[in-house]
Amino acid sequence: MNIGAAAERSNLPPKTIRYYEEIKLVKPARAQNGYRDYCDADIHRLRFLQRSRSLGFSIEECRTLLSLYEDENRASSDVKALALEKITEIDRKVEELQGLRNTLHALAENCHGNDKPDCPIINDLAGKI
Amino acid sequence: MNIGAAAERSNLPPKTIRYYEEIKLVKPARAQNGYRDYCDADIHRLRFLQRSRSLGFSIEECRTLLSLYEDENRASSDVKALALEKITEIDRKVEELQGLRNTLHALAENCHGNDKPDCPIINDLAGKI
DNA sequence: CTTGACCTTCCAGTGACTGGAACCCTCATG
DNA sequence: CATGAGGGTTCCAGTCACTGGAAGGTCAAG
Repeated sequence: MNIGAAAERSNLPPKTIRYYEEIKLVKPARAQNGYRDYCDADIHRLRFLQRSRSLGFSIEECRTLLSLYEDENRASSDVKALALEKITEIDRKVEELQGLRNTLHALAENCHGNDKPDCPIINDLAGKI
Repeated sequence: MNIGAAAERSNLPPKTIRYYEEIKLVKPARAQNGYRDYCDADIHRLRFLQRSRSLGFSIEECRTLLSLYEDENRASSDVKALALEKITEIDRKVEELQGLRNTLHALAENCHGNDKPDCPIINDLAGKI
């Protein structure tokens, strides 16, 4: 299967698939004309990568997950630990974003939003409190 | 004032300050020995940048905010619009992260987390439903 | 005069792609 | 048989916002 078909089946752009090969996440065979030739297992790996990336795992985490995916002797606790770690990380990000949001919201609330230059948002950014 | 002092006063690392000069966000004078020489207005700009960056504005947004900051004829509505846009953007990010979080949480809930290989998280990533 | 802290420039790397140029392969059509 | 479309290939550069490090210049203190 050529890269175009693999892209369609994995829901990843060809460029990304080549990149994943460059960083050794997939190792497709080559046809005689030099084209990459993806087998079913390759497609499974690509789909796995697409899903885990879209769930917010970094490339290195995906590499770990992929090795667990292909390890018949894996312990599900290892996978669960990664997932829980990621959840904690997401929670931290959400909290930080909500802090920013609240600050911005409070500033915007106090801003008249008219054609005059006086602006509490600018004042805050400038450190004038 | 040398870059070290400017860094201390603006709460930005010297490397970052040099980078901000490279992308033309600040234009400090130069002393005879070639050292950068920051005046009070430069420090204000740097502090402004530090604060707006830490509130989640991109460099280009900071550039806009900075030009508003220094525009005596600005309309506060322009600043408010930027802030509200950023709030919407943050809300979108938070929602997306919470979606991921919930998905991961649901998967982790169903995972025994023991030494057996059977794992709903891996199954989901592999597309086995 | 030397030491050490500070400053300078320039180059390279980060993460995860993405765009583009220049070129090759294959197949259908005129 | 030439040609054009629509694949594929490699390699280089760019993104964003820094950050690290090397090689060297400057300055104040001891």
